[in-house]
Amino acid sequence: MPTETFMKLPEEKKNKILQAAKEEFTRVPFEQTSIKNIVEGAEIARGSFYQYFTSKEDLLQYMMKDDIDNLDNFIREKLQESKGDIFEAYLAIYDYITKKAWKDKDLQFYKRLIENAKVVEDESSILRIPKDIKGPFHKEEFIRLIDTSNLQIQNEEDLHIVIQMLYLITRKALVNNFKYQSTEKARKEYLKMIDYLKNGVLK
Amino acid sequence: MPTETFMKLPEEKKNKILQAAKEEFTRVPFEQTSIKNIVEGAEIARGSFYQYFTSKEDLLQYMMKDDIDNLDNFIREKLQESKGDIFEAYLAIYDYITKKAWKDKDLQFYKRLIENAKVVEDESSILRIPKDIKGPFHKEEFIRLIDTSNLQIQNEEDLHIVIQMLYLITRKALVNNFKYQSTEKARKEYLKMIDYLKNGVLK
DNA sequence: TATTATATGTGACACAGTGTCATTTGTCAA
DNA sequence: TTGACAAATGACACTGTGTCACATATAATA
Repeated sequence: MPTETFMKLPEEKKNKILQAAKEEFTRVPFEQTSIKNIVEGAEIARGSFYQYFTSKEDLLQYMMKDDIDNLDNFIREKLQESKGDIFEAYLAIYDYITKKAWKDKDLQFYKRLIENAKVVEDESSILRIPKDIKGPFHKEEFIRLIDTSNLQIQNEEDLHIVIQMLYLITRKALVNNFKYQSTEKARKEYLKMIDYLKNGVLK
Repeated sequence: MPTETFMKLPEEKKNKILQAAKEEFTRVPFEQTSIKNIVEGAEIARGSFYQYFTSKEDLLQYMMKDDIDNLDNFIREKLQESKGDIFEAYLAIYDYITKKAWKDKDLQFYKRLIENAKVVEDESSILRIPKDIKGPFHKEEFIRLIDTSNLQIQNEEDLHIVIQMLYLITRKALVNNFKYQSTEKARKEYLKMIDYLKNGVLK
């Protein structure tokens, strides 16, 4: 999280920094971004950056915060609407993200965000995704909202495995969505993947 | 691939370079490794490195080549043995890799390799995994060996989706295998994931 | 053997980026 | 108007990069 100092900055200056950061995070994958480019773009002194943020990671996480919060609320709603249907909720999330990325004209930026959310979350990961946003549904709060009555799930352990699988295919589908020209193709494939997971590949 | 010059080097010198490289690639995730450390470890001049390899990526890919080739042969065998059962073959691959990593006492090194094999393979990926090793089974040769008669697969497209899903969960299971203390836990989870994919999560 | 190509090895060099810190500049209350 | 605290700054010491002119082998030729 940014420092108090950053928060107290005039809106205009904050925006200039955030804008420069967005440009840099859009330009190349996270590992290749540089603080140098951000401070030059924002026209602030190098030292100032460190007065506001502890690192690139810190800044990016802050920039993602609103989206994460909105997504959390969205998930909560959807799970209630669908009476705990996890597949339906995941599809809604997928649509929510793709639609939002499109609307905001920040396609490339969102593409990078999805890429940055590494599958390998461990201590060595460059971009340390905070626990509560590593994947939707890994939150205790949401897990309790899921209806498992018509699923082949015996215990909490099983549920986590299913969530993990859903997370993997959703992330993959999102990556493909940004990769393919056609939005339709990625969505069609995603639906197929969900179908396989629900009903199985075997005849 | 390395240059002719590197290939002609005395075995001893080559090994020293490869050994130093292995240490560096074991130490930290790929993005954080440095050529500096490798040349210092191998006691060669900085310029020499560039006489042998074009980049870190080049070197790492060369180091992986044997393993990839062995794996290819192993897959071919397994697919024939199992008469085209893709699930059985994938499980065999999983066991092959985990066993090999354990035997070679290169656990940490293999852990890094699996991490490096990004799910996001595109032009912006730092470690450009060559097409033929991006995931087992994506090769045409293998796809033809798969028996789809008792699978709910209508066309080539569907098969690719199933392969993609199997690849995702296998990679995840491998990551977990290196992450958890217990090898058993990761394998158990993997079996469960395969089971869900085969028979579905719905009751 | 001496001479000349050719291949290989080398480290200094110019760059790009990092995080820090002593110093300067700005702000506001007494 | 002074003093005290907050904020901004950029030079500094590092670490790392890829290149290139030059040094040193190795082999081929006269």
